[in-house]
Amino acid sequence: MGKSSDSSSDSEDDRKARDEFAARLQKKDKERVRNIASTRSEKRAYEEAAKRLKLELENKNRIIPRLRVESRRKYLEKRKEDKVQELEADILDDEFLFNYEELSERERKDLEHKKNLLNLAKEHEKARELEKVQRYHMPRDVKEKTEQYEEVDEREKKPNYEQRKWEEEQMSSAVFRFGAKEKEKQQQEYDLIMESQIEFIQALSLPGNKEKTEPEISEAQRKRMTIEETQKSLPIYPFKEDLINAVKEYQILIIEGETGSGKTTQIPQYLHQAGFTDGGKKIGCTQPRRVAAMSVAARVAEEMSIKLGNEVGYSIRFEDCTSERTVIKYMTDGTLHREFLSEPDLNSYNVMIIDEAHERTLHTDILFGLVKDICRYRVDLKLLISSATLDAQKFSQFFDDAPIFRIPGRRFPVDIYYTKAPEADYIDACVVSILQIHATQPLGDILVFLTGQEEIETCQEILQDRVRRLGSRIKELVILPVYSNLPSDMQAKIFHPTPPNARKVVLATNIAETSLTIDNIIYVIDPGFCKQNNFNSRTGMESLVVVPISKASANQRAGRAGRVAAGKCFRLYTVWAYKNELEDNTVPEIQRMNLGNAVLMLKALGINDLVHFDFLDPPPHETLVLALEQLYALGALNHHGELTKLGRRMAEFPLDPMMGKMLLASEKYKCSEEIVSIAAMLSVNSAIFYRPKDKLVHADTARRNFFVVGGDHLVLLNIYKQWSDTDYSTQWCYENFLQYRSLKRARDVREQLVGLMQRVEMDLVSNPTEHVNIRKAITAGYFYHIARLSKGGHYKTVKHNQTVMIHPNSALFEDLPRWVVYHELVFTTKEYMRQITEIESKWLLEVAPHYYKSRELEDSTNVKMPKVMGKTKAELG
DNA sequence: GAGCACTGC
Repeated sequence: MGKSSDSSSDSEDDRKARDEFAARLQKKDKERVRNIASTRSEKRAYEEAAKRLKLELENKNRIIPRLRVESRRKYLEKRKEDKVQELEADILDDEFLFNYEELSERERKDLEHKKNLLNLAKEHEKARELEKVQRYHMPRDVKEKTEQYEEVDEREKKPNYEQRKWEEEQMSSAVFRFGAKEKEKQQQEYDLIMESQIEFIQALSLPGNKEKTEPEISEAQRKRMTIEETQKSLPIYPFKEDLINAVKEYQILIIEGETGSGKTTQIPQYLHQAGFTDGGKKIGCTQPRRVAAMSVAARVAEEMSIKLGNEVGYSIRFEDCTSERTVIKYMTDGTLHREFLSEPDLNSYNVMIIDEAHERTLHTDILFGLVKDICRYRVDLKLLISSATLDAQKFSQFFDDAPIFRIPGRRFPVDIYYTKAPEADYIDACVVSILQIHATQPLGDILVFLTGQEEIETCQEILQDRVRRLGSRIKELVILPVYSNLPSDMQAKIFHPTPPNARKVVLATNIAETSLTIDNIIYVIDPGFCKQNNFNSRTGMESLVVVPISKASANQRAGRAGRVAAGKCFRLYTVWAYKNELEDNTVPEIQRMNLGNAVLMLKALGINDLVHFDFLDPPPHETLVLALEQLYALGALNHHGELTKLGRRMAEFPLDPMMGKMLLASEKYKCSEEIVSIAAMLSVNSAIFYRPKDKLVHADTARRNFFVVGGDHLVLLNIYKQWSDTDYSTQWCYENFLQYRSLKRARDVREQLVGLMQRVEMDLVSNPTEHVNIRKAITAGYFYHIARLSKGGHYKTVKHNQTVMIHPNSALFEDLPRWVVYHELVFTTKEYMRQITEIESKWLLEVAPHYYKSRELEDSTNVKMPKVMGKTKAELG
């Protein structure tokens, strides 16, 4: 960068260079021939859709067996080990179930003890029935479907209630404890599923508009229906004319539609038929997720009997499946966000539909402000915002009191049950509830919402153990985990049909809340928690913490039980907690994320006054200030707060500004090939290593084998290089406990970045052995993220003088170099730096002379520090 | 000596 451009003639020059650069980009865009949908991209679309997977498409049954074969081949090696364990488990089961006489003395005693306990439990239950105390409130059909709280517990009004309650508690605490510390007792109590029940009460039901008795149209029947018949059966169909008229009359319309109304597939078709695409202008429809954009586009193309990518297409990152003929275009919200850079007035669109607006992703939130602004001077542009019921009013207010158009949805009613008392240990409560449902309720699959991989694995272990002990006394229970980091072929298992007379339990993270839909779920268990990422703009630190979910989220989860038939949702918290402790809505992303890239993008769109930008919910002031401050330090903004040419180039990359700067700086250090690999790997960072709980040691050894001198960035580069040397082998990934899906993604990101580098007129140069230059280029982007070693082996950040530690997974964990550059700060159990690389302090003066003065970098610790510290192992030899 | 929810460009 050299000297900062402070004089006005300098910034004048830069402004000119920036505008010329922008003009060149625009010219390139115009010249670019629109991608005609190629068979290759279509194929990739289906592959992706199939992998993640998406039952909406009928080819589900065709793809799953293929996936199964693939997965079997891939996992053959790994499964050898598993098989042995499975066999052991089988033997154990057999002994337990059939060979009582061969059991050892201790085992026989144990078994007798268990039988005794079971008898006691049964008698106990009988006694309670005599007492007419219903401990387990069995669900009954509820006639009224209003959202009214029902006072269920009449017992409280009876005399001696307190006394009775005390007795009850004494009785139950004698037989079961959640999370009991005493191992022995736990062992004895293991088998008491009939005893250790959780008491649920029904307080409210999610109304459906399908009768419980109404037979669901079977898949086969649906296939026999013509497309036209299917379209006419959708709840939106009777509103077709009204909707078209409303769109003609009003510029902005809020569509309040529940799931299953058909709005996403039908509205664009209606508007197309009504002439809104005349003159070759498009109808755009955004979705928060890639798979949704692809599968909806495919469905609409099918309904219109045309080839996907012609009149109907979709555009998502890495894949543009549209052509000049495309008039209905589905896309992700982020794609539209990017499109603003090359077409700030959305000139090629007549209609823009923002679907699933209630999800409030970062991109939709920014889009709201942008499209609202455009509507003021493009009076011919029609805008439709589609949202769930609760938020429609809020959206209407934001869009100058736009009228709300209501479309009913279609789903089955879901009865909701709450626990009578709070549950201390919700994992254990989940296990008990699952077994309770399994033992007492009609067949139908169960979906359980947990917060993360570790919790899912723990729950799975406990459940499997219990089921094994129960043996043939209960029906078969198929236990399946699903979370986003689980390899795709293992994810696909949740879509396999449940064997006859068995029940499937899916232990899922939030992934099952919106991203994937599992058929035949009748029961939902909701402990009421999720993991949420928060960004603290004061410290620049992210934290991933378990928090209670919102009411909206709880209802979304409950709704998962009512897709194919009337369902039941068991909430592991009390009615009181639901009413008083849960927020109405989840805090929108825009208020809890780092906005560096978003701010850069808005600046590039010419929006200079961000503080007064029309946000639906404004982000914290400090977050905006931090983002602006950083952009200024990076040289993306000049001291007037205007975008520089460097900033304009950075905005072209879908990356955090620091990473964008690193990429652009790599040109100077002649290592752009290496840096682009590192950038690609960093952007999929978290999910590269696969660490299953039962093979932690193997996985960690494999990880250590990639360590190189210098730091984690070079480790990532090393992995990427080795992988590309194997010609991007999947087998190699499995052997090294790496997630193929993540590396493949890194490859896609890299390809895209390389394309963009050429677009911003960068040269691609490689210098694989010059590690110092690579580390300097990293520092040139991340000089904001520097920490120095202080006494006691911990680090202080240079910017905030904050105490931080090297993450134990880092290659430098045992080295403690004096100066490090880190990729990010994360608070988990402590304040950790993740992805760090050793640097020399004098580099800072070279890469950011405007930011660092040599005085700041004087190494006062030099003298006092013991010699061993502050040196890498490599230096010590 | 920790432990990564979920999306998206």
